[in-house]
Amino acid sequence: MGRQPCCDKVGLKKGPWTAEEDQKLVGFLLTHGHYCWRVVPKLAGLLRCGKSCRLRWTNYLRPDLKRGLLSDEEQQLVIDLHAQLARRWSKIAAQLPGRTDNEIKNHWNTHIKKKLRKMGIDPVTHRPLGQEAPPPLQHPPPPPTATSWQQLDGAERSQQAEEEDVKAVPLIQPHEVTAVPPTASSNCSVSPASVISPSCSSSSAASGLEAAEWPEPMYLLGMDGIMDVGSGWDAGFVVPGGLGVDPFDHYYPDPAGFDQGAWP
DNA sequence: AAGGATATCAACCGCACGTCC
DNA sequence: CGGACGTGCGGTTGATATCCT
Repeated sequence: MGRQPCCDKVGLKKGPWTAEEDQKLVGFLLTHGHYCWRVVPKLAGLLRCGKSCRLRWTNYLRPDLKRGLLSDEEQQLVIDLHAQLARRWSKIAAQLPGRTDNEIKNHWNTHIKKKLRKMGIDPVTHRPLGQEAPPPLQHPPPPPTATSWQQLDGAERSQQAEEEDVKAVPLIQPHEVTAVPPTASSNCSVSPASVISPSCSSSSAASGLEAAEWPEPMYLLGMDGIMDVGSGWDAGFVVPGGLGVDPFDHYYPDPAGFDQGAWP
């Protein structure tokens, strides 16, 4: 019935994003934020659907993303959380600042799953392979075998001390997992004041943005034309509209530099 | 060195959910 | 209350990179 597609698919580009597209999207979002993803590509001059833009931003362009492989600690946390939450990747990602659900999902499917199997652990049930699986998440699953990950190829687990650290971390209970940092807004997309706040991501992961860095593409894209990074993040964030903001704590669209009439 | 197999991950798809009117 | 709409989520695909023979 008639659910309108998220976008008019005719004439829209698909597939890998080009540097130019990234630049357009980042430039637009940094200047204006996203009030409504549907109109972002139009206003940004992109032949993409809003969904595609959102995904690109969330999974790749967001300033607070960490890049690179998950650390041992992160992997252990993913395993623990997966034991509790199953494939609720967004919830899992919410516990790993700077990581996206997509990234974690991919990492799980390509790395962790394999390693657990190798160890004789069922990646779905977190029990030894061959054992009957309990009904999925009807009851809280048994505490994940914190040791299991460390037993995994010993070479990969760096230090015993590290292992102890991991064990020392209390497991997050499901009711705790749902707790979202106060800055996060599950429906932030309609709130201009929360535009682009990293907490406004699907992962809500980056409420603590202490180690935030621009992802590689930012550097590669020559963002000079979009922003003046100046003396660094501490100096604030300057966008063409003359708006100085802390990119990770506060970002507000610049009404002055924006064609208000363009919004619906 | 070349070709095939496998691994990785960015991106897409479609459904679910929440909100608004 | 129900439908329309926007967004989030999880599963899947496909292009590219890397490894192996």
